[in-house]
Amino acid sequence: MRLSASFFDRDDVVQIAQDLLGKYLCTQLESELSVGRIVETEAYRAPEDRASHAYNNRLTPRTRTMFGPPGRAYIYLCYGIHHMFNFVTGAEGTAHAVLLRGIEPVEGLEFMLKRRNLSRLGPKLSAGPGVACKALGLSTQYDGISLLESDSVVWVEDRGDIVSPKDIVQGTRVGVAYAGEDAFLPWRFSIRGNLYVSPGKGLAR
DNA sequence: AAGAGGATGAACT
DNA sequence: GTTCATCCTCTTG
Repeated sequence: MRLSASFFDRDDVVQIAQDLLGKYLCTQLESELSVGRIVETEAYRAPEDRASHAYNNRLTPRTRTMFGPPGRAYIYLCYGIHHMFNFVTGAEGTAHAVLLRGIEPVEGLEFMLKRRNLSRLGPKLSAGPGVACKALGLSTQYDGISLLESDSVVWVEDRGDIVSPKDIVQGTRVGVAYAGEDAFLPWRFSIRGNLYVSPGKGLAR
């Protein structure tokens, strides 16, 4: 079943990042259904989190989506090349978000492989925020799209997977060295041992 | 108006 | 391990 507003409309974005593990992110774009099991996430908590684009409630054209209602996609361009997908969470006005960092391909493998220009399955397909986004066909053109409507072309499903806390690896977020002390917050989560967890290393103390 | 830098990934050596 | 592609966003002036 599809996740509804109540799942995203919670203040504890760090908990939501964990709860998203084992859920299924689905896209139906140009009649091509693609489904990936979420295996890696990171939480970004505005306004206090210096790693967040919305640190100190910085409201700009780019970050606007994060201040909107929960259950939408915040998608931005990174390094001029890579599109990054986030789940907007928390009440409208709070700019919390969860970054998607890795999916295990489940359905529509042929579409994902085609989008990535690959012929075989493996981590290169969708382990990493940029490549996971690309595999699912997502880009900044979908920034702000709702995941909650019955006719949404991007949505999240709970297929009954139970991810035990002991199977969740917790670590520091990747690529946020600019965030000072907040770079050490243990807000990266992944499913232990999964092939589609990105190799990126967070900072160690 | 200009410049710096980024929630990365791929292709190198 | 290193380099660099590539462009948008934000800050500063």
